[in-house]
Amino acid sequence: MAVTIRDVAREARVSVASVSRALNGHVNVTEQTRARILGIAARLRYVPHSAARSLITRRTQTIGALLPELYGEFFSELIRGIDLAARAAGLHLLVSSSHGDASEAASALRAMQGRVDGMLILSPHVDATFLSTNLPETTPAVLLNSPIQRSPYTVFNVDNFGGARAMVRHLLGVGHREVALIAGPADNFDAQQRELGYRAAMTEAGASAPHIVVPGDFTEASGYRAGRDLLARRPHPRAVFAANDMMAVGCLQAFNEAGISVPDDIALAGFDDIPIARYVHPALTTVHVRIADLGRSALTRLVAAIERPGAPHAREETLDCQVVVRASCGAGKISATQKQKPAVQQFYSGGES
Amino acid sequence: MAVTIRDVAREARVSVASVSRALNGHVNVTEQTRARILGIAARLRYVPHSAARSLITRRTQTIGALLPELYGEFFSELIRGIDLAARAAGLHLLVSSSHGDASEAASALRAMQGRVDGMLILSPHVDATFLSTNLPETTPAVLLNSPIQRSPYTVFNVDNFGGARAMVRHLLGVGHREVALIAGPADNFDAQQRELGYRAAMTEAGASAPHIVVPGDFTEASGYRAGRDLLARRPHPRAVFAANDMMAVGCLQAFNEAGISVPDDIALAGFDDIPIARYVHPALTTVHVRIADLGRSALTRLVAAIERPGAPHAREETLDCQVVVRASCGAGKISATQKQKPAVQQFYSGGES
DNA sequence: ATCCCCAATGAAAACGTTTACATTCCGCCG
DNA sequence: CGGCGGAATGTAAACGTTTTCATTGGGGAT
Repeated sequence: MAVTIRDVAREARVSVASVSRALNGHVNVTEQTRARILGIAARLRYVPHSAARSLITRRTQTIGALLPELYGEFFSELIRGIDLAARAAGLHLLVSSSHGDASEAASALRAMQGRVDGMLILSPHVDATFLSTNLPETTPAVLLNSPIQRSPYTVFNVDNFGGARAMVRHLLGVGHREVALIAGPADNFDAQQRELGYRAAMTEAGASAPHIVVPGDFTEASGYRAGRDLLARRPHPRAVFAANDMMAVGCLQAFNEAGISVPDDIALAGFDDIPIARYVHPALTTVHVRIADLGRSALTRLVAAIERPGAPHAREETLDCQVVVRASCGAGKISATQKQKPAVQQFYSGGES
Repeated sequence: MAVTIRDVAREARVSVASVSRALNGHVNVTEQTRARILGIAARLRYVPHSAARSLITRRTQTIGALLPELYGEFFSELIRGIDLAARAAGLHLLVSSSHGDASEAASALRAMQGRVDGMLILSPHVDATFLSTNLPETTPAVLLNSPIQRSPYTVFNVDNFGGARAMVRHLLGVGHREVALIAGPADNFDAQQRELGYRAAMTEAGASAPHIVVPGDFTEASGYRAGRDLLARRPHPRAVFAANDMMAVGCLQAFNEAGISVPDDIALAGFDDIPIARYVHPALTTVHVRIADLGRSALTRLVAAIERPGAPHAREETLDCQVVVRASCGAGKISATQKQKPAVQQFYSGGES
């Protein structure tokens, strides 16, 4: 830390201005002196003081990511995608978690203020008024999986609606009449969209397909309870679509305990394609979301917003997802039109939203 | 961003010094003026410019974490633990991944220089010379899972040796004679320690327990290959300890395909206790590591090093781990001394290293 | 030879804080 | 009534850069 630009300048017998120019690749500096300066800087292990630099450039070369949590498959993948793109753009990544608390999200947002050039925000507690009170107009930001409409910020959403609809269409397509939904938390935007997708597909199918919805909260335990609820119905539905994979796993457990065979007695499908989905028995048919891509595109979009502040931009972008057919939905057994080895994954496009 | 400490000072009709003192909770300022200043600062939405502040205080209120990757169960959990502790200490978290490349790790380390008050480093490419060339002496740092001895930095390690030894002891204890090891990458410190733990336990058991080691690289595919290798041996071993869970899962797949039943024909155990371990069939006996705790303690330790620079400190700390008995090792069937319902997890202490 | 122009370099201001030091003010004691 | 001490407040330097503007110097055109 002790070595500053002055030390380099003194050693190289030039002014600090020249050192700065040489280091930042400006044009008006002789190739010879530039080389000398660079050599000396390297020898002295000179590292520019980033605070001093950002003080004057008003750039921190850092972007902030505010997420509800930092662990779990989803966020882990998301961070990976963000990191990839950030690294490619030469930016640092400051992460923060809001831990489900709105006030904590606010303080996190405030604390990041001025430390970052832009923000990636994913939080269920973030709505329009929250943003306008806690985020200065001037801070570039991109919202992820947010229900917010017509905000000054770009919104990136996963096509939960289209993915759910495609999955239910698939279940109906392979011959199931009644498809039940294990819903997610009522206040969760993703869950709402998935339920709407379910209802859209069921309504398409007409009167022969009654809507059956049991509550859940995205946890494995709630999926287990929902599975038992469904079995208690006489007759029980022949196909179940859980709004996420963890609930599907819990539901599967309930079915196993009751001696109900999946997919022979009941078809089962989830949403998210978490790694576990491949390893449960039978392997879970689910909707795959390219989460890392979501993070990467969002960051790329943010960088664009930072570099061209006033530029017009798309308000909302949607990332499609794919139905992944595995054993749990019984597609291979019911529909003879689909010939495939069980191990091979089959992809459907999620369709437009 | 436009509003600075001068604006607040002007509005409050005091000097910038007083504003600074009021905001930072210094003593020599009247309660009355402090209240007035705080009120005006809040009304103006004043946020101190962190770069300007760090320029003079030489503190960034940020700690950096350098990891090989940002995704996967392990790192996700680790980051969670770090974040928890950082948040408690009022510190920001800057993350970076070295992506398996030593030169990239170096540049990441350099780039974090001056942006952070201290560093958490976990990288297989980091050795003593690497550190001394890329990390200034003055930067507080804590190393995770590092083989480095006698460095100026504190090292936090998982007790891989003790955990592996405890697991092999368990396998031997429930009646298996021959326990084979599927080893991890030869250049990986964790893998080395686990192999040493395996050998220690086998040697304890005496001549009747021959060491059987097949190579692997921590991937599921390598576990699959190792499983086939093991089955090709006549007679094949009756118990297999994979150096991590992903290899155990691959191995299990190989056994399933060959029609070999786990645990009836072969007992199987892993290491790490990743979430999937609970969901494969049969559920995997493995060694549980409290990863989040590792991150939390490491960060707490780092904070201590930052706050009291010259203070003496422990050079090395070890986090113990626990054997988690599930169905795959057949403990319940072989040893009548252990009575337990399969669903209940049983914990053993990993023992001292 | 003189002048001019342009490239290379240097001097110094500016960024927004914190803090050491100076100043003011007030009450109290001699 | 004068001086003194201490608390409250103000002034200005310092942190390490970048960047604007000024200066220097050399070469080509006149």
